[in-house]
Order: sequence, then C-alpha cells, then structure tokens
Amino acid sequence: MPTMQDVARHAGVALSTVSYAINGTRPISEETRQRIFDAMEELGYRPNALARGLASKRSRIIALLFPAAKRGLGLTELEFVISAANAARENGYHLVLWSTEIRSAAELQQLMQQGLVDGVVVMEIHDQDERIELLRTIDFPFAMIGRCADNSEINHVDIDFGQTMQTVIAHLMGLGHTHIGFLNHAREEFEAGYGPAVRAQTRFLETMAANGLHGTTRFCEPSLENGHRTVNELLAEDPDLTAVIVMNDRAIPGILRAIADRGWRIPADFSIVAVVSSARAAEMTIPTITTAEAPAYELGSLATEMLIHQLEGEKKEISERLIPCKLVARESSGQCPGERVELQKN
Amino acid sequence: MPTMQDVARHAGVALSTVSYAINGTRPISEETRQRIFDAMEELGYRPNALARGLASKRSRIIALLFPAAKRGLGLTELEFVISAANAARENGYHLVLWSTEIRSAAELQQLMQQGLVDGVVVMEIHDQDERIELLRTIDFPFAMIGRCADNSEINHVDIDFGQTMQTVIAHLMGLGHTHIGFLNHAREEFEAGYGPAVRAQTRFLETMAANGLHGTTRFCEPSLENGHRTVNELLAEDPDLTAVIVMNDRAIPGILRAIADRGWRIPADFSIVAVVSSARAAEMTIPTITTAEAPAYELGSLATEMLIHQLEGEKKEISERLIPCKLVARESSGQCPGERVELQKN
DNA sequence: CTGTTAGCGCTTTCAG
DNA sequence: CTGAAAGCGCTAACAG
Repeated sequence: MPTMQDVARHAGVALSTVSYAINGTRPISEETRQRIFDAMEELGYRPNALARGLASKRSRIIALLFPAAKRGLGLTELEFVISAANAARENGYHLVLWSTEIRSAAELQQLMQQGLVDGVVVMEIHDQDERIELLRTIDFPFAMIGRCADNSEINHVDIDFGQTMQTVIAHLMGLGHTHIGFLNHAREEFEAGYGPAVRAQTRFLETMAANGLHGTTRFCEPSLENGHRTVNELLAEDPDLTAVIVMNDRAIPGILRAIADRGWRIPADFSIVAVVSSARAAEMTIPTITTAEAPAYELGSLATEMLIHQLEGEKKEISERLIPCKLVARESSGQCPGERVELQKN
Repeated sequence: MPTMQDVARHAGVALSTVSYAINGTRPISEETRQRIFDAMEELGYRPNALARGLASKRSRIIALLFPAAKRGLGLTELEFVISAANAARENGYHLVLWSTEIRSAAELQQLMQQGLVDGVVVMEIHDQDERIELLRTIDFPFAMIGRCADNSEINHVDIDFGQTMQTVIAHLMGLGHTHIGFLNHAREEFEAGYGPAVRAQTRFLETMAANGLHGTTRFCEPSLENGHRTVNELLAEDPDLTAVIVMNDRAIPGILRAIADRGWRIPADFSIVAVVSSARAAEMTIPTITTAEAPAYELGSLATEMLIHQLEGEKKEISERLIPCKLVARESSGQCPGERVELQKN
C-alpha cells in the first residue's frame, strides 16, 4: 500500500501538500494539484482511514444502535439498517452495527469511549431510555429513530402517528365503519414506554373521539394464538365492531382465523387494516391486508443524514421530522356491513 | 479522554508496560499489573481503537458485504446481519456494513484499501462472483455465506441443500406423495448462478430421481401473481402433482390461491412445503406452511467466527460447514390424496 | 520483568 | 501558494 509520503515524492511535493490537496483544506495551484492526483492515480493510492481518523479526531464512522428486541426484529428494522448503511456510504461515512442486547448503558459507554465512532443513530427508543440519558450527559452526538419523553435538542425522526391514524380512520369512516378496534403491541411494550405502542394507541383514541366514533383497544402478544384471542376479546367488548386496526403483524393470521371462525368474510363482514406494517407481510395473507406502511427507508436515511449533518456542521441545528405511514388499500378493508350473521363454527 | 500515557504516569510505570499489561503481550508482575488496572479503572481509561489499529495494523473491524439484491432482502438476510454483528462483538470485533450496490469490484477494492477492515464476510454469493475473484487475487481475508464455483481455500458456510431436500422429500414421501413440484426463484437468478437457485433445484431433481419419484420444476418471479401462474403451470405439466416444494416465500400466497381456485383444500388435496424459509413468513398464512427453515443465525455466526479465527490464527486453516434447513411440520403438508376432484372456480 | 524509542499514516499548526 | 515538523494514541522492536 502506497502512503501519502510515496505520493508526495512521486509528485515532487511535500507530504502536507498532498494532504491539503486531498482534503481541499487550503488552496493548491491547479498545476501541483494535477501532479498530485496523477501520482495518486498512478500509485493506486487510497488514504488510510485509521490514520486519518487518528490524526483528525474524526473517524467518519457512525454506529447504528440496534437492540435485539424481544419483539423480534422484522422487515421494518431491516430497512432501517439498509437505509442507514446506504445513507452513511453516500455521505462518505462507514456504518458499524452495535447490537445492544440487554446491556446497561455502561457497555455502550465503553464502546463510545473507544473513539471509533463520531456519532450514533439510535433506534427502538423508549420514553425513558437510558441509552439516550447517557448520550446526553456525556454529550455524544446522536440522532434517534423514534422519540423519548424529552426530545428537545435532539435530532430525530419518527412516524407521524397522528397523521397515520387520521388517514386510516378516515379510510374506514369513508367505508361507513363507526366501531373500530385497535390491536396494539404487547402490554409489556406499552408499559415499558415503547414509543409506537404508546403513541399509536393515544392517537387512535384521540382521533376516534374527535370523530365521534367508538374505539376499543387491546394489547396483544405477537402470535397467531394471541391475535385470535384478542380480536375475540375486542368483539366481546364491543359486539358492533366492524373493523380493527392492528399494529402487530404477527397477530394478523389469528385475526383472520377468528373472523373466519365466526363465519364472517373479509371484507364483507369485517375489515382489517394493519398500521406500521410492510407490503411484504401484507401480501402473505389471503386476503391481502390493507396497510399503512412504515416509512422505514426514509426514517433510516433521514436519521442518518441528520446525524452526519450535525457532525459536519459548525452549529448543531436540531431538527425533527415526522413521517406518516402510507395507506395502501388492499383486499382486507371494505364497506361496513349493514347486517351480519354470526355462525360460530363448531 | 485519558490516554495510555496518563495511565502509565498514574501507575508509575512506562507507557509500554501499560500496553503490555492490556494486551497480555508479555509477562507483567502481578503487582504492577494490579497497579495499572487500578489506574485504568480510576481514570476511566479506554484504549483508543483507531490508534491501536494504526499501530498494530489490525483494526479489529470486519465488514459484512451485503448486496442490495433485486430479490429483495428478507428475514433470512436480517438474521445474517444480526448474527454476524453478535458474533463479531462476542469476539471483540466491530462489524461494518458495506452495501455493495453496484457490484463493480472496483468500489469494493477501494473500500478495502482504506485499511479500515481486517477481513470481510460475503453473502449472496454467485457461482461466478467478481467480488470473490477480487478478494482472492489481492489475497484479502474473507469468509463466505454461500459458495461459488471454486471454493478451495475459502472459509465458507452454506445451507446443506442435499440434506434439506432429502429431509423434505422424505417428509412428503412418508405422506405418500410421489409427484412433487419444485417452485424455484426467478430464472434470472438461476442463470446468474445464484447458489441456492442452482443447488436446491439440482438436489431436488437428484433426490427425486434417486427415490424413483416424479419431479417437475419451474422458475418463478417473487410475487403473488407469478406464484399463482407458476403453480398452475406445474399442474399443467404434471396433473398428478399432489405437492409442491417452494423456495420463494413471496410466491406462496399465489400458490394458496391457485389451489383454492381449483376447489382443493390444503393439505387434504394438495401439500405445500417451503424451503429456505422462515417461521415468521410461514405463520402469516392460512394454513400455516410446513417449512424447512434456513439456519440463518448459525450461518451468520459461523461465517463470522471462521473469518475471525482466520484473522487471529497463525496458520490459515480452511473450513467448510454445511447446515441443513430444519423441517417444521405445520398445517400445509398432509397425506397424499387418493382421489381429487377439480372444481375450477368461476 | 520493565523501560526507551521508533514508528503506524495522516492532519494541522507554524513558518516561509 | 508550499514546506517542515509536531503530534494523534498506541504497538512492538530493541535494550536492559
């Protein structure tokens, strides 16, 4: 591997001149500039990332903090990873993955003190998040995909749950539904202050109330069986329910079965809309599911870009971006049934 | 941030002694060792990763090469990422993500010449893979998840397609099926020499022949519509088909619909087994799908560990590990129907 | 068992 | 507009 010194000699200039030419840190005459670049080309020179990072105190590496959630990572999380990696690369940064399993903030701190990364993107934020507390107190640059209790002075992006709920509920209202259920993540998630679990439910109830509709909510563990049970509970609580909004992809098959068990057809007798979901999942079922798709790719890119801008910028200007899920109508949502006969199977 | 020099002063020893104490590179008396560690503790010292890497010429960073495949990344790929990240961390390495969109080897080469990473894990291998060619010619350490045409001298892990097909076909044979279809990835993938597309099909045909069974194969673009069409083509080619093995999750709903269209029930009239699939996808459908699940987590961890061992070891001992998919019987596979009436709908 | 010292390859003052 | 030189924080000879 040729070094900068080699390039300098080859071009007949000082080592520092090569450095300046590469970084554009100070004016270089077009002529020497050309000589230097020719030399680089000829030698196949690539600046050494480690040396550059050490000397400049900026590694141009950022980390994605990526919790091995109990909920189980899904396609949305995959898109965060991919989009963050792409955004980083497009901006000349490397992305390292830090899976912060259970870990106490202590371990995270050690990672940051290694001086490897210039900043971190944090995902799966909780209202009270000790990772965020830590980042804040040691004043380490970061951006969040999600929100916590106090987001002042923090770059972050999140799903616009208010807008999403409004769109979804408007869709169902337009079809004549007035009694709508909301099937959330597990109670545990909600109580742990997991952002989507909290905000989606709040917004659901607000929007339903604002429109004079009748809303019922339930938590649900992510499984077929629990989906089945929970939708039955919702229907027990409000027998007039004609639609359910579900933010729990793994519960969907259970819902479909519970509805089929009653001899109902979807969407003739009952409508389902998944929120914060993905097209891939929505198209696995029969019928395909109308979804409000998580803007995962945008969120990942945006958060990453925000972080990098903060890193590059002189002044740290803070921004917040909320992006609604995009409604894609498929086969599972339809006109509210006028009358509905229940044929409980066996 | 305290430096090694600070620790040395604090402990009253030479800087190098601290270095040796940390790396265990040479014997240190228990007493000074203790003093040094106390000093480190007290100062909250963490070795600087960049400096260490620069001086030792070993960054302890590896990269995961991760193509933005046209096939679209799924849960299996997510698990590669997660497991590789975990395996790296457990072994004291960092993992950076390199999405190699434009797979022009040139770009990859530049990345490697930055000296940031000690080695790479490559996934989504094709028979003729220019990334592998490159890695080979410049003698850069790597391990593969998958295989290419010539795997000699390369650490790699892969799915044991032979064993997987044997298990799956045995499962179906045990249920009395003798005419079985295989629904592959898209033809394009096969022709590009994408490992699974090639090997699974080859093994399917081999195993079917070896058992005196009647096998039919078809390529299929990953979508509901194509799944629907393709299974009908399979049934047109062999009307006695009573089961299909599908290695294309997104085609599954199409298959289910095509079967339903004929008025057939699953598994009474027709069986489906997905291979190289995931539980998450298999449980989205009604009925749930019997699958041979991709050992994604193991593959990711193993490949990563192989690479790290190669990096650490004196001698580079090469290994190959093939792991079969694990069969999980669910609702979509059952006894071969004796007789079957086709009621083509509408 | 411990200390001294020469770099690793680059950035960035400080001088022209 | 360009050079010289002092580090960045650490590893690894080389000496004892």
